[in-house]
Parts: sequence; structure tokens; C-alpha cells
Amino acid sequence: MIQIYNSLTQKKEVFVPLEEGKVKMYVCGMTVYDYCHLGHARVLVAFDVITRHLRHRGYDVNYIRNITDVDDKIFNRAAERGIPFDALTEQFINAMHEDERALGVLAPNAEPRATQHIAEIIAMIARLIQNGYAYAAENGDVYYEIAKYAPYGQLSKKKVEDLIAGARVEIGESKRSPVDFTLWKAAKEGEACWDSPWGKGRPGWHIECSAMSTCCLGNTFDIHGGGPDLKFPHHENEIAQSEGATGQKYVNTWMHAGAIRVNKEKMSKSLGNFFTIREILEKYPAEVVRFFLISSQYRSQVDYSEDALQEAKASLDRFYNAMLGVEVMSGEVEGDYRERFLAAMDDDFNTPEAIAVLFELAREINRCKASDKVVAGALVAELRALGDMLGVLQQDPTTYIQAGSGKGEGLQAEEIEALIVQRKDARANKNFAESDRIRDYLKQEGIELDDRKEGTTWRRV
RNA sequence: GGCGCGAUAGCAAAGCGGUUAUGCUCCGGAUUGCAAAUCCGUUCAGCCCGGUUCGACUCCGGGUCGCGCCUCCA
Repeated sequence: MIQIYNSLTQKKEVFVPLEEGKVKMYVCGMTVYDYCHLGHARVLVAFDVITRHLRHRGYDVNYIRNITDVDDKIFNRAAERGIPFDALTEQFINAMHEDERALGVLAPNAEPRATQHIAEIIAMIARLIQNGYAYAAENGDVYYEIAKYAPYGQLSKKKVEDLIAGARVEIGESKRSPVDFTLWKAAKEGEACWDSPWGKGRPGWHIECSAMSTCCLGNTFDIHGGGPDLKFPHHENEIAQSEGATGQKYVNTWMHAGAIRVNKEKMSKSLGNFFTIREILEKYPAEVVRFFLISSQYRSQVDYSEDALQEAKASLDRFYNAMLGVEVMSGEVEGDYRERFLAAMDDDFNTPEAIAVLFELAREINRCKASDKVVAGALVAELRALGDMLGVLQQDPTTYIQAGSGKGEGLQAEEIEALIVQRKDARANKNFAESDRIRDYLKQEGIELDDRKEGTTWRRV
């Protein structure tokens, strides 16, 4: 039994898919006019972990994550650079895929792009007009008329009158109400545009997700996810659009990740306090970044800091140290580690609690690795198997430890290992002065030695 | 101002109406030529005020503080 917190009902609910054994899930991807930042990574990793767990529990998950590649910000950025808008989006889509791969995020089943679904978008807008939820204005824009959709505000818990009080109208708009939002935007001179029954133009923000999700998953589907700042207006508007067009329930379970913060403030484009994924990956291994992101439950806010990443690294060090020198074996594992791990994940994907179980496993490995290789081997196999469900702990321990936080620069592995042999001889002869000289020399070169029961290992600092 | 979320030990972060979260750090011990890693033990909690209860960190009410959304943002 899997329980999921539903933003719509604000409760944890037992998850029951529409179709037994299948999960239809749509997650809002990014608008591609810049590199992914850590906030994008949070959503990417959170829904990656969610997908992995649902699949592990036997669900056939159809995971759709869109790319919004038509938007004002894209056009503006492309104009600044003097390049076609699709050259810009292509560049950032490629960059996004690189970042995802680095973070161990599995590809979604499909990655629809707004520009490839213009026909469906136009069809949905036409249907909304036909159903009386939308109107074409004099200026060539088409608007959604919120007053016609009574449940508006159900997701964000906002009252339409409050929204009207705070709303403002841009010059040149001809809305019936200030809260009405744009479905189709008349083309400006020189901008990329598409033909439509309302003249040349392009989709407004929001409609592309309604069209693509409905197109890929049907009128009603199980899970819709995204970042915390999409709840309003984006997701609220999606509900209004899709339910207005189809007359059916849009989504059963809404899931929203928590915000990443920097110094207690949300990391966001508008505040300019964001760190891109690639920027962070220059300083920390990707697995550390991923571990940092899953160290807190996906709905909670987390503060990004160097300390937090250091802590994530310390945790991974502990796991890989435990696995080091143990030969993986298949065998029965004593204890209820897996059971408790899965129970934690079943409970709204509680990764911190699941990770706590992994730490217990690591301690047990450390306890018995010297005395019982068979038991230790089975425990390591279990640790890796459970780690895989979170997308971590899949590296070879020696590789992980040798890499340290260094960049692989400096002395070559062969040179280091030759010195370790020399030092071993010195130690055998109780020549500790020579032994320490080698240790100090290597330390100076950024290499630390650890004398373990199984022999001496090294790592870059 | 409206709506929503949160407040746990030095730090991070969970569960739970009564019994050790977990990781890092501190302290003591074991192990170690040194160091690292590791093991054992220990200290340190639950914003404030009420209520419910035999018993509350956990439930309820009120407050305080913090954060998010209300404008583009994952």
C-alpha cells in the first residue's frame, strides 16, 4: 500500500491508480532558455525516485515530462543573442539531458515538446471556446474566462475575488476580467508564430501542458507533479483548461516538491540566487548532489549550502567505506532492512527514513566484514540493491574512494601504488621514518593513505 | 492583507499517544607504529500557553516566529 500526499486534498491518501497495475504520471519539465538550476534538479531527482519506487512495486509507470520550448522568455533570450529561438532551445535541451544523466536521472517514457503539439493546443482552445470557457478578443488573443469555471482555485485554495483585487492588466490586453489568462497570443512583428483560427500567434503559458498531458495520458490520469511555484497559477490553470475542455476530472493526485533555499530564501530566477547544476558539479561529484537532494523528504524545503553538500559527501563516504573490501555475495540477509526500507518509501516516498535503514545496514556490514565474509557479502549486495532504488551507491567502492573530492589530477595510480609497496617494505622493517616520509610526500601531492586490515588504500583529497 | 506549510538535540533530518530514529559533531573506551576507517559506550531534543488523556514531542485550541504562493520562476 502506497500513500501519497495529495496537494489537492492536502492529505496523505492511499494511492489507487485508475487502471490496476498502471500509473499515468505527468511532470512539468522546464522552459528551456537557460541551464538547469538546483531547483530543477530537486524535481528531476524527486520524480526519478518516485518512478523507481513505483516500478519496483510492480507498477507499469508511464512517465511523461514535457519541455516547454515556446515562451516569451525564450523569444527574448534568442533575440538578445540574435539566434533563432529553436537554436536556443536545442542548446538548453541538450544541456538539460547532460545534467540529468550526470545526476542519474532515468529518462521519462516520453518528452513531448510544445512546438510539436501546436495542433492539439489549437484543438483544445477551440474546444474551450465551443464549451463557453474561452473567448477570442479583438486583439487576436484568446483568453480563458475564469468566471465560467466555478471550481477555479481548488488547488491553490484561492478565492477568485481575492485574485481580482490584486490583479493587474497589461496594456494592450482586452480581457473581460483581469484574472482571465491567455490561451493564444497574437503574434508580434518578427516573432515565430503558427497559423490558427484566430490568426497567427502562439500558445500562452499553461495550455501546452494541458494539451500534452491529455494527449499523452488521456483526459484523466493518476499523478501530476512539478515544482512548488507551479501550483499557482500554472497547475490551477491547467485544471481549468483540461476540465473545461474534456468535462472530466483532470488529475487524481497532485504532487509538489519543496523549494530549495539559499540563506532562507527560495532559490529562484527572479531573485538571481540560483546555482546551476553544472556549476555545482564542478565542485562536487554528481552522486553527492543527488544524495543531498534525497536526504530530505521531497515535500520539505531544503537549504542549499556547502556544509550541506559536505554532509552528503560524508554520508556517501561512510557507505562506500563499509562496502570497501567486501566481495558481493548472494545470500540470505538476516533482519528486516528491506521491509523497513520499502515501508518508508511506501509512506509518501520518505527517503530520509529509508536512508536511515541503509545506515543501519552499513553499520552491520562494518561489524561483520572482518569476521564473516559471507554474511558481509550478502549485506553489501542488499545495500547496493536498496541504494539502486534511490539511484545511489552503484559505484565501485575503490573507484569512489580513490576519486575523493579531487579531480583525478596529479600523481598517476601506478606511481601511488609503487610508493605504497615501498612503504609496505619499510613498515615491515619497522623503518617508520621512511614510512612516514612516503605518507607525507603523498599527502603533499594530495593523496592520503589509509592502512586497513585488507591492506593500504589511497584516496585523493 | 488573503491562502498554505513548518517549528525536534551543537548541525542536518525522520517516525511515533507510553519502549534507541538515523548521519555528522562533542566526550569516554577499544583497535592502530602514526594517521584514517571501524566498533562499543555516553552527553545533548521537541517554540510558548492552555486543553484532551492514566500518560503528549506526537492529538485539539490559541499565540509567537520562520518560509512559500498571491507577478515570470522547478
